[in-house]
Amino acid sequence: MKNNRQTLQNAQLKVTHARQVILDFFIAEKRPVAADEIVIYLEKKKCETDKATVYRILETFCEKGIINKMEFGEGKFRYEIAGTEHHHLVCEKCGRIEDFSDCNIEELEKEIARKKKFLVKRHSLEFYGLCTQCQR
Amino acid sequence: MKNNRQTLQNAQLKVTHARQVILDFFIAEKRPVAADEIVIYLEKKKCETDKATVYRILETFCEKGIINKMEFGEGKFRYEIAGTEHHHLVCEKCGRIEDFSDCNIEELEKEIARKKKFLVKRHSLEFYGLCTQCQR
DNA sequence: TTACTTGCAAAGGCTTTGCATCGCC
DNA sequence: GGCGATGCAAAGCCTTTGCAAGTAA
Repeated sequence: MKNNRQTLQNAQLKVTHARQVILDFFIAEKRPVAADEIVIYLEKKKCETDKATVYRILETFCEKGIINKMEFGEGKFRYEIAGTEHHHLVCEKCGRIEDFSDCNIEELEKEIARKKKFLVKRHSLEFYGLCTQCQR
Repeated sequence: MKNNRQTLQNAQLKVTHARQVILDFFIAEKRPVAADEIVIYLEKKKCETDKATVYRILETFCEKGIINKMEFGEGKFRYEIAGTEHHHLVCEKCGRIEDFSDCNIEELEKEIARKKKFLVKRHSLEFYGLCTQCQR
């Protein structure tokens, strides 16, 4: 929690209860969470917060690079703590999302810069299929 | 247009005016289009169609594998004619979407199967950055 | 104090659904 | 004729916005 305070201060953000609890949640979960999950978590933690505020905090955290915004074809966004860049394996049956590192597509990015003169800033790579459980 | 009729019939779909015009549009555009673009196009073509119908046609086309559904962080879906699998370069400034083939990540998929025992069925790979125009 | 943050209510954008009617095969 | 497709209206989600009140620094 002390650590969270520091993180927020470093980002030049005022330390509020909601922000601290949400940051806690992201650090604990280490997975892409949706806005409604956060609202529910806040309720559990007796830190009820309006969803408008949650969305505003999410936006702020994104701007400060504390979290990343992403989507998995669900028609809504998910957010994950930044820092450990990786990709995701999305199970099409149960919705479980696993992490996967080492994508190693720098080569591809160079090729794109060369062939298309497109300046790549970031990429998004998701694999869809069946997780171990759901293959049975 | 004759060709479209055949495509629809092969998919066991009734040949309606809206379906033909929408299929035309996908074939002509060869790019990911959003639902509202389709509604506007249909108006232009004097084939005004309710958006509910457009969404239902899009869903049907997806189920039949005629088009693919995808997203680019816009908070809405886009759809593209199936067949020529490729990835996209999304300009963060002007929103332009270019194609890019040859992603060559079969190796990565094998690695995922081995390491994670996850059965990869498809993947989604998008690059975000600046297109040639917007780099100036 | 003062600028930033929040709550509440409302609206906005995209997408889906129910139901009666229409039209392709 | 029958089943599937469409139009219309409404609702459902997710997300954003305006404004007044609250609060961290």
